[in-house]
Amino acid sequence: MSNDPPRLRTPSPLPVPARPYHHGDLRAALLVAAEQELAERGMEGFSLRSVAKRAGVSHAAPAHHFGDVQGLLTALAAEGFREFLAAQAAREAVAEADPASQIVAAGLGYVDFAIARPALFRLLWQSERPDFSDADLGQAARAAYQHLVDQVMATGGRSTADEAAAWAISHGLADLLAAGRLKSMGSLPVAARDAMISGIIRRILPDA
Amino acid sequence: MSNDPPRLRTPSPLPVPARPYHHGDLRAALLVAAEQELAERGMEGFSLRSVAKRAGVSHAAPAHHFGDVQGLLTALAAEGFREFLAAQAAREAVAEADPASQIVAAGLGYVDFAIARPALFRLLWQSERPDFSDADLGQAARAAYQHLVDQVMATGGRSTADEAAAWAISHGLADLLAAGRLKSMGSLPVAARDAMISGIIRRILPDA
DNA sequence: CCTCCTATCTTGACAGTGTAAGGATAAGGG
DNA sequence: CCCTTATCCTTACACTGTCAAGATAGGAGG
Repeated sequence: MSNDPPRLRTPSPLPVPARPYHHGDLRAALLVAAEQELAERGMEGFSLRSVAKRAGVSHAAPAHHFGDVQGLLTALAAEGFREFLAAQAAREAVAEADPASQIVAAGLGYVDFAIARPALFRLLWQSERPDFSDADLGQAARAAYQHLVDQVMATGGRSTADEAAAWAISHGLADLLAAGRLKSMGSLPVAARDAMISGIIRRILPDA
Repeated sequence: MSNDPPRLRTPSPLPVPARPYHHGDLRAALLVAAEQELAERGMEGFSLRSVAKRAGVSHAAPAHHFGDVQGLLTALAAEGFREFLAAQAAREAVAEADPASQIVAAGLGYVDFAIARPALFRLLWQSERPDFSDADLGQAARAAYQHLVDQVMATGGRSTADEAAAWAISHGLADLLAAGRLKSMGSLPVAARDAMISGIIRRILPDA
């Protein structure tokens, strides 16, 4: 039982241990594992020990890189906000250059992100677990907000209402779609859904 | 140590035990305690044992009434949806009778509820813990949705887009305000805030 | 009044969780 | 070559949800 059956010698000169003591890039691996965990078990079933197991390390290994579970989720949220902005930028890059089209594109990106990664979306907007007073997370979140404000300004919006309206319509659509509500709209082909979202967002823009 | 120091006899003929073995209306008390727990510690810090302690019973007492923690949260969500609808009805009762005013009133009630009871609002819309296949909860949730559809119909809306737009704008405003985002708007006096919300919702209604 | 049945609540146990403390292991610089 | 540092593991503890078994009341029927 203690010796393996004889096998052809593997090319590797040393019997490389299954898991080297040092992971190499555990921090990044834990962030990936954490988002998987979040996607599969949801925010409420999230377990730090399970994340560690996913990454192939002991349950206490994350502590050194993130402190506690809040630290891990804070780092994940910061990264999430950056990718959230990237999703908007991707839509803006292929849209018309006029301010209205740009803000519609941002809204489409907003929704794209929520549908593609609903668990991460919820971590950003509906969770109380990340530490939003953290410097890195705060900066990432502020950048996302500032992007919205800039766009509303560019469309000619001046009031608090214009800003709130643009934000709320994108956010409401994204949240409802991410949660699987709005079934009649969520089951549409992507092109039709995009067109519908664009039309709705345009209703809300400040009158030209 | 085993006998108390002599005290004046209390007026009560029998030394009434601090906690009678049977609570009397534990089910209702647990629902109240659960919402308090939710409001104070958030969905992520929610603890069934803590709820039981709040109600003054042992940690396993809730099991008989709700089965497990999911059962408790399911019942709380069902009750929440009914009060959510009641918040909308309260606004509708004091609004003009025309369909547009009614749908605006419903939106104001939507936001009222989210601001007054943000933890409960999140349980309804962003949690995965309640069992939405439960009969009672499903009926309550469907009633809330049906109310919206009826209102959109009454305003002349026919398309999926009209329905989605009306829902999303109320939901987006409510969610952002409940989460404490939209600070510039959340810090407004109530009357001004209501006026702003009304104006935003009216932008989205199907053109008359 | 007495008995029994049922609903209600408690106690005790177990596996799983997050976190802290201390030890093991590698990597690199002196 | 040694020693420092970063990284990861093991162990332990308090807390959580759930289950099983027992204790307690209330009420229905004799």
